[in-house]
Amino acid sequence: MQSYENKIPQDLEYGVTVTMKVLAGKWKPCIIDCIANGMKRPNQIHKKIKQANKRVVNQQLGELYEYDIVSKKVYQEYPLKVEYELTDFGRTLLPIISIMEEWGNENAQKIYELAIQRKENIAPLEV
Amino acid sequence: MQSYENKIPQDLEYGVTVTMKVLAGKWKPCIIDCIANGMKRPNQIHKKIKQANKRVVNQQLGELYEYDIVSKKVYQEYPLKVEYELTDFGRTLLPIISIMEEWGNENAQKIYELAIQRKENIAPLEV
DNA sequence: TCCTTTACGGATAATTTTATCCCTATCGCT
DNA sequence: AGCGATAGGGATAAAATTATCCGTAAAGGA
Repeated sequence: MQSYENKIPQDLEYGVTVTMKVLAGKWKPCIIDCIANGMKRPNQIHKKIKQANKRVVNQQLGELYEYDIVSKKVYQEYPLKVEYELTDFGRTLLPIISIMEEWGNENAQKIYELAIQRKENIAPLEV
Repeated sequence: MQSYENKIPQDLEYGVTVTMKVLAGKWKPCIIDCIANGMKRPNQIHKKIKQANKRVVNQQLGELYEYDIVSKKVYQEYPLKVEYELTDFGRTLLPIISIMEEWGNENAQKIYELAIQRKENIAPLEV
């Protein structure tokens, strides 16, 4: 997230805040989900989340790495091969992500409609 | 979040994204937590999350309201009295928040240290 | 030699979110 | 009339995040 020095001190008083610190980022939970599902290579991840900007996905991968959520292995082959995996620590996030995934799937329609009501700019739901 | 028209269409493809849409916001999970714990009045909430800017808390309360997470009751007394409560829908978020709270509390120290290593600007943990 | 594939990141712009400041309104009390 | 307590929001600045563009590197193959 911060590739620059941030100015306002962040608060880690609340448990939720701590978790949010790790999970917040437009694609982080998706990235974790991808990796958990065996898509280890950056390429695969980019293809899966094609709405996402590569640069951003890379940044967020970097942060996940620095927060010990994913590990990174570089193979010295060519073309280059890199593999990310969840660390043990990272795996402890899985229950959270899966419950979020579940809640989101159950309520996607409702949230979508409320968002439309608010005239938000939402990409149409795929069929 | 958006009090203006947003330009980049948001994606609700993934369950997690949907959930994030509802939960993302610097203080939203905290606000929900407060309300769940009986702090119904804005005043109480502001006092509890005193690091948070009032204006922002109000904004986020407003969004939670528009997403049917909280309900709002205005009493015509003076001084004014307002009470927020979780809706049934809002209550379905509680398991998510509580698991996040738990994870965060367990790992606060570790995340804190990693953040310091990254030279992030973190408010010192209270004792 | 040029093109492809893979992975990555600098520089910068654009967008979105948060922070700051200060004003409104209402009633009861002094 | 002036003040306190309550809840809220307009206008705008600042900060943080995400998007866009394009360049690097390295080996193999046409």
